[in-house]
Amino acid sequence: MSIEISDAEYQIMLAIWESSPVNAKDVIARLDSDWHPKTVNTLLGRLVKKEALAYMKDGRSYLYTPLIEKNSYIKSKSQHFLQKLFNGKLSPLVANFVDQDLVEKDDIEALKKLIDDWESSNNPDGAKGKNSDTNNAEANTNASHSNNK
Amino acid sequence: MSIEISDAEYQIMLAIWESSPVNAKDVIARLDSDWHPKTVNTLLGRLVKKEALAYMKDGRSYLYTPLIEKNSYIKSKSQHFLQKLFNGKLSPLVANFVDQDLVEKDDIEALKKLIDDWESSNNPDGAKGKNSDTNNAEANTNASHSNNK
DNA sequence: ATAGTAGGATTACATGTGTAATATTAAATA
DNA sequence: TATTTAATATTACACATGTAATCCTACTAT
Repeated sequence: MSIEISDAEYQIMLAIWESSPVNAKDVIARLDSDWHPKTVNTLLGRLVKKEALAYMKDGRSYLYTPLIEKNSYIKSKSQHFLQKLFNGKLSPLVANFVDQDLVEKDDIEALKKLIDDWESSNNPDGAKGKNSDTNNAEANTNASHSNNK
Repeated sequence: MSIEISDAEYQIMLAIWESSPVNAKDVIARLDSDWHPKTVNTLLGRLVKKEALAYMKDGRSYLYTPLIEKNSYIKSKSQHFLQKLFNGKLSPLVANFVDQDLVEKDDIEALKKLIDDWESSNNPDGAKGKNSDTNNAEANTNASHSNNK
């Protein structure tokens, strides 16, 4: 259904999402220069053909504009990924990361906030459950953790 | 550098991870039958060539055994995915799912528990318990028929 | 005006992937 | 034993992908 964007193409899209419209030269400049210009050119062409990018003439070159939003793309990808590897369930994925020590203090804080938000919107009647205090309890502890990867 | 397993191949791996060693016939049986046997055959061959599977003769046919663990594979995939789409940060991904209403009550409960666990092991001040490891990812496990012998 | 050049268009080419069909062979059966 | 057949091995084939090289043409500098 949705447009399929390969890994290499995705890098190009990222450069274009940064700001657009943008011409090939600038896209190349944004890409940390391990990209051969000809390769970028090919990829731009493919993205246009796939209708992931629109392009319009600008003097001797073209200006490219994304036809798909970064957010929608990421959302759809995330969903597919979670479906494929975790049967659509979020918590096993998170468990996985915790297990690998890939979670940092600020992730935890952000997660708490997300949980809180979720509970407020899915449980508007006030019954907030045990999370309400957890939220404040750890308010701002300075991180002193050591995460090595 | 890890072995690359395609989407179709992954489905085969799932069937084999269910229990092994297993012969082609049983793998086919486990796959919800939209798979042509010949296709499965090809994929098994490719997986053997990639050294994702070992095989040993068993009478007229072969028995296949995974050479890579489901958990390791999932972990490595998850990491790549998160790196590519979310710069390695977990919370934006979760935010994404919350945003899409793809999070359910039990996810929230699981998340809370994970947070607790993380805090116990990374922030011993608040000493709750102190188990170091979280549980593993338990993903796609949808058994259908089982022909065991 | 001519030649060099910046840029896009076209072509290339070796894998990888999905999806099988065909060929071969060893085992089961008549 | 001769034949059918279940299983594997080999071959096929179009499209995707990474990675460019070459071709063509309008523009620029002499």
